[in-house]
Amino acid sequence: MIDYETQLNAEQRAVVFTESGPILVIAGAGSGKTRTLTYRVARLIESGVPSGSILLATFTNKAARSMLSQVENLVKEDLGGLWGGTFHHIGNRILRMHATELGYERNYSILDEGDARHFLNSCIESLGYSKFEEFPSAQVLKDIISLSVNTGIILHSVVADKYRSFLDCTDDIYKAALHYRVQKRESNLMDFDDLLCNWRELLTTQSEVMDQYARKFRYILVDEYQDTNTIQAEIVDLLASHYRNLMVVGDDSQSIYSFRGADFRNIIRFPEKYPDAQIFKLETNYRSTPEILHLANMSIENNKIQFRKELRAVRKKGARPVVVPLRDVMQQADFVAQHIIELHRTGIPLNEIAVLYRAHYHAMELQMELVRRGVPFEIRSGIRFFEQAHVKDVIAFMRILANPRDEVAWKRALRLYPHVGAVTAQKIWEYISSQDDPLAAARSAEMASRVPKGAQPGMTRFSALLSSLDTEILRENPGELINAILTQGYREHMEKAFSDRLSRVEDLNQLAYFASQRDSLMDVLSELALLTNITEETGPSPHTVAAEERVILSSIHQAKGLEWSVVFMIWCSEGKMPLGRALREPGGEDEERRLFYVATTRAKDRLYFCHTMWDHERGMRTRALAPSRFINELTPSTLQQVDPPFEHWSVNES
DNA sequence: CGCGGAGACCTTTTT
DNA sequence: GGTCTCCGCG
Repeated sequence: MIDYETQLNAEQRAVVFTESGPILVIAGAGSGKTRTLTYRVARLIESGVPSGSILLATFTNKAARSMLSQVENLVKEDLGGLWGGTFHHIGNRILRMHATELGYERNYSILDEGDARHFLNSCIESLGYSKFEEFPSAQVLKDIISLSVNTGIILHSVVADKYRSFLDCTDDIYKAALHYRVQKRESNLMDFDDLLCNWRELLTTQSEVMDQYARKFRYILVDEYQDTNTIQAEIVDLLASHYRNLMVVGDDSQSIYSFRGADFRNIIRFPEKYPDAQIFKLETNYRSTPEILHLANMSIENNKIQFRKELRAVRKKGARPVVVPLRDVMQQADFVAQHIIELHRTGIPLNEIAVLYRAHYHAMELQMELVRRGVPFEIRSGIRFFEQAHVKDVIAFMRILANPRDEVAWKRALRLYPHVGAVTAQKIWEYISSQDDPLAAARSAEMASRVPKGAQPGMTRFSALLSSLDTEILRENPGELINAILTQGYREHMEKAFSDRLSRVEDLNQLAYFASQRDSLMDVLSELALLTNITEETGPSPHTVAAEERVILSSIHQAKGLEWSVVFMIWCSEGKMPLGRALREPGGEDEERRLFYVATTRAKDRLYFCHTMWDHERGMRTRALAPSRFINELTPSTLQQVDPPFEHWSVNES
């Protein structure tokens, strides 16, 4: 039996025990939103609702995973049937079963951001638009298309509103977008947006499918609802249309995904859409000390458009948040590393300490310093594991086997061989894709004979490799498949191609281990595409320290929904936080302030704002940096200011 | 047509 | 630091 009485307060229990109908929970930071949600799921299961008829959605992998494990801890049984995860995960799971209804095949590949950009680029080239000087780059074009898709605003308006300089070629942009769409279908490819877009299309055009899922999900729960974009909100409405047992939880002050089309008006309009919705407010903050909470409240006050919420602290008095002025990056890294060590010595576990920052590259120097001092850390950002060249190379071979129409994968794999460049790869692709069975065509000797002399030996090896990989046994053992790719050529290729071969081999061993844990090639590929970091799923590898003994380095975005005893916020300087680039967007300052709010409310006990006085960015001359406006706009008495010299400042003084 | 080197350029946040 | 582009050589 789950102990709802002592684990939840009255407000939370009211939510958990609401029988049916739409529910809106407006809840501040640290008020136990996710906790309430997980308890409700546990209670539903406890009261006999089959886990297979519950849908639980969030936005980041991290949050989804922590939520699911909380539910598992509560009900202490296998949740195999429960549909939980990010919207993209759930969409993919459903689309795999119904792809044919949309003109796709079940084994479609998923393009990551880089792949999508390259593919879009080749679409632009084939239309001849790349020659136009004023035509947007593939990168910009992808942004335009994504924004249009995710907000539901028509392409023409997106260009007119946000990309005015490309207004003259709006028609060509539209044609390119259409061509991209057609080409993806042709190659059986979906990008991230398609997982949502096609999911919605499936529900709106296939009434039997729609019916099937609307009747399947008796309870639908969405966390961080303020981050939903138009498509996601529509999907949720469609799925909840039969039972109307939809519960959404959110906080408009924490809306930080507008760049992806998130629109917190979704949460505001929820009562209009569902007039019978029961509305709950959770306004007690259990997480932070009053000092931290007061500071966060004071900061978010500066945002004009928001719902007033009165967050009450229940925790006892603690330390005031500290502002630490530092000379430069190096000193900042030094300070943070030193303090982590000291805090650890006072008994705070490393996994209760987090360093948060606005952009991944902000953490570079700190990473090096932590390595130097031997402080174990877990980084949830930086270069994404699966987007590194060697990982993508190996994945390309797997994708070919899973989806032989995958143009992107074929071209990547082909170009790994000597004397095969863009032109030859294109010719080979044209040949094999014109055959009934591209994989068989590539396996036959015919392919090598169609290629310039210099490239022939390589293509012969490629055919042989494909033949040996294309077996039932390897298809069912993805781990073995990767090993086969490594031993039959890729290891050799790495010798020549990379100077830092060793760490890359280690990466691929990890990848093989990851793959060996699943039993189908398509599962592996789906997860690889939707996951950003391998440590999330594999857990600690034998060579690294246990997860409990690592400091967390994270972007603020990925920190959402999580909490730590001590939080260091680095680079609290104008231009870095708020980020200069983001300020230029409409509504940028408010969104940056919400980020600041999210970051500060992650801290339970101690909070440090670090800012540096000097910035020496690569190549540029050293310039002075002001402290972040988000610090300056606070009442000084809420903060503890540390004065230079910084060298002798120790944690014991606070 | 492929390849390697040199230099410019740009770097937000997530799936 | 990483990616993209341009150029000259084989």
